[in-house]
Amino acid sequence: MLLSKTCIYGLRASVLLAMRNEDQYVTIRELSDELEISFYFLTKVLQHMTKADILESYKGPNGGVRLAREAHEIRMMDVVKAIDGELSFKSCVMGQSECDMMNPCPLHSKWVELQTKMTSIMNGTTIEGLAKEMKGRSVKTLLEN
Amino acid sequence: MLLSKTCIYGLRASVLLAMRNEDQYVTIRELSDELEISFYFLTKVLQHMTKADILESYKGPNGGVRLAREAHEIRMMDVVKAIDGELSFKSCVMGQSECDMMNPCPLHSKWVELQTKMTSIMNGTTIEGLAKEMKGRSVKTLLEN
DNA sequence: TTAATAAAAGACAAAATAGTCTTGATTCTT
DNA sequence: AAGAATCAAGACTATTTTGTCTTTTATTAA
Ligand code: SF4
Ligand code: SF4
Repeated sequence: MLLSKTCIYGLRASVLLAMRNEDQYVTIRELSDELEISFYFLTKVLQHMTKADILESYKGPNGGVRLAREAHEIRMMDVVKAIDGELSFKSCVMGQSECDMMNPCPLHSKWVELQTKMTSIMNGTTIEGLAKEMKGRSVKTLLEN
Repeated sequence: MLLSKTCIYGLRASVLLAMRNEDQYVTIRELSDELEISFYFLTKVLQHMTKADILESYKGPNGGVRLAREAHEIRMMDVVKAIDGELSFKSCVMGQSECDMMNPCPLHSKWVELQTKMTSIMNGTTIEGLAKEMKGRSVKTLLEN
């Protein structure tokens, strides 16, 4: 599995926010209901995204969360980095941490290809892009389960 | 992380066995010492591989494990399937289980590309291939850590 | 100013993964 | 036959990830 569940939840929530295309705050309860994710857990996930300036939050009545930037300015990569961390893409696809790059393992070049492909997908895909493709579908369809 | 640690340990052990290029059994203790993996844990991992007919084991003095087939007949994929299970490659790269394929999510086609690439790497790489490239290096280099 | 609303923060619980150890079953050597 | 070597199997522990709940803080509205 490439992305953690945390990460997938974050993506789905941001796509849902983008689909609404409103400036108003949406409560996390509303998001968790629609996505059928645990409210408590989603709250945690979105806190990361708020800290990473992908979302803005507001407390109190009529409060909630909303995208901090235009949906077309938020790349999938931004969400992934905000949640799984900067490192998750600098390190080996296999999850290894320290390797002697002067003497890489026999799989290195192939893994790098994979990594490159994945990176380019995530950089080339914006939340807006995902949201557009989702129009007319249930949001559950985005990385459901 | 794409592969579990279990899986990586299994790969490393089988490459080490292939590098020895002997017909004799090698004790798990020897393998775990050289790979610097917990002996107990490696034992578990290799048990899976023995059940999957990738390794043969023999008890008692001069016993141990050895490759059940020629190293060039064992694909990386065989090891991965034996340990992480058949399903780990039929399912979504994202780790999702059930999706409506008539109505896939916006990322599906791109994930499939990734999956295809990964599958072809694993099918196209044999234990012998890895072992040859490792000659003259420390086996620790294969997916070290 | 008080009560209600909603996120933030932190404590707690459950599940999945990784790792350790003990006992039992074979096989060899003497 | 006895004892040592070695894998098999299962119980047990530790860590990480995922999920739940409670308390605190900020904000609005009456
Ligand atoms: S050398 Fe191998 S283990 Fe190290 S980063 Fe490259 S692919 Fe990963
Ligand atoms: S539709 Fe999306 S979630 Fe489902 S298998 Fe394809 S990529 Fe994975």
